[in-house]
Amino acid sequence: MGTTVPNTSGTGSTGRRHRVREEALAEILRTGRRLLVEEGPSAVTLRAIAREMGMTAPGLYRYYASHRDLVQALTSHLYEELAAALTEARERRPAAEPGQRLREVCRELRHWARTHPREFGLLFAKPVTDADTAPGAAAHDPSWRFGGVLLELMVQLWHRGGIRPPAGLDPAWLAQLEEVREHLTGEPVPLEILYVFVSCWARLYGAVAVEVFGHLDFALTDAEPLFEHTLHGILTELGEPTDSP
Amino acid sequence: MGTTVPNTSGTGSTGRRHRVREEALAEILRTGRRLLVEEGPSAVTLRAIAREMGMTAPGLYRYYASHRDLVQALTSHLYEELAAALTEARERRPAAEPGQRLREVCRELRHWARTHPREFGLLFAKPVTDADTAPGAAAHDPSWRFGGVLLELMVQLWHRGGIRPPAGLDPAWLAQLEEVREHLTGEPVPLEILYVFVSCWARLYGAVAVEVFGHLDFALTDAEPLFEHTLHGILTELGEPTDSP
DNA sequence: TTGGTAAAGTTAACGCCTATAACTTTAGCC
DNA sequence: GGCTAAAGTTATAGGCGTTAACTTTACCAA
Repeated sequence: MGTTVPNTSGTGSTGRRHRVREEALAEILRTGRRLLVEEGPSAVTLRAIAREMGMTAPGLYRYYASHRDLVQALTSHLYEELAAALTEARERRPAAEPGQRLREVCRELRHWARTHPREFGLLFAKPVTDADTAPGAAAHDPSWRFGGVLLELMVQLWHRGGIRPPAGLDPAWLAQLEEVREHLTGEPVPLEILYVFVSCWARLYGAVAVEVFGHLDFALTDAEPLFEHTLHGILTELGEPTDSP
Repeated sequence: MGTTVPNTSGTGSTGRRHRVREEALAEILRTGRRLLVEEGPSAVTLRAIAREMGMTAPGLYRYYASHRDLVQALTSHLYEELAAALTEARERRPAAEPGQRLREVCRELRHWARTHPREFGLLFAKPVTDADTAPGAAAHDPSWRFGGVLLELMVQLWHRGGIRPPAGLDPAWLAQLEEVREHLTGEPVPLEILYVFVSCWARLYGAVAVEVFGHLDFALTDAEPLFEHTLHGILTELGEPTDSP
């Protein structure tokens, strides 16, 4: 390989070099996001980003190998931000019981989606993911930092014994879940919990996506009642007592 | 205006002219769809369609005013196709009770989505719909030909008295629903039915979208158990007795 | 039958985009 | 202070939507 390896550690001037590069990377993502938010996903182009940064498009290839890679980096960043928001919501009332905390986390998901519709669209409206999400290649995936927040709380609910998963689960499904069990959390989650987790996630996703993607614009100007109704259903499915929908 | 108005009716040679034009319009959509299915949404370009048809891109402007219009026409066409598939599923067993027919329709929705993932993505993964879906501008919209199929069956279920909508509905939501009530079906649907309709649609959408968009690839290779579980939950919410999930 | 006319389709061009190649400048390191 | 690699440049190729100006085609009416 090359004779000189970049001095990534240390405080020398290479450290500065490294820092400048990191700052450039951050500015690219910052600019890309601003374009996404202000003008939509189709405005996130290499040329536009470079233009905003006062440079030319080919220069960006020093930082990302392709436009696709850049958008993917932006996507990962947004997943982490969402995960942080959910975590923050979970920690809002640390003493509360898991059901209450889960409720807060779900509400935060909706809130984040509503206040960041373009970002939510980028993350969750992916038309047929063309590749590379093979079963088992989970948790490392940044897209599961946020899913873990939900799962953890469900595990806690399970510890309290509240969850009564339905009997007679499909054996084929259980076999599939087993395969990814330990990828998601440290401790051995019972398969039934993963079952309700996936089910509840689909339900939560449906309620939020349907609202944010505008599928209900024909009927509703405020989808909060729908969401609370859904949330009530989810918590009921988790064996959690809730107030009226 | 012009002195000669195209002879749209009649069997004269203008009728032939008209027929040729219709055929061209159909071929454009056919070609666009083939590109969508085989190479994804980004491949549906004016130039590619024209190329496949043995002509040049500007010629297409004789048929559609813009690329956006063309894609929108394709979208409408797909909505109608989906509506036809759901209707066909509904009529599969005309004598069955509404609950069974609704189940068939839901399964057909999933089946269509799985066998036409690119089309489903085009219809339902729309990132923030940039405009023009104002509340009340419903039923004429082709996107509600298929929703009507679901709603009609729910109305029938209501006639049988099976649906027990939750009490204490949010008044704000009821007021919103009232506004679109008669747009959707001929008869006066009680608002509570619209309530459960929207709720069930969100749930159904979540289950199907989560599967087709690949959000479950990390965990599942076969999402059918999840779907049947969801379907069970939906029918239960509609007060319909079902077999085990 | 023949001319007028409007539709259908063409080429040429503009400005946007991703991406590559070849070049210049800059800045760290020995 | 010179070597070297990174950062950023211009130039270029090819694809895209879209418009303008042109040619061809086919209908219809005098």
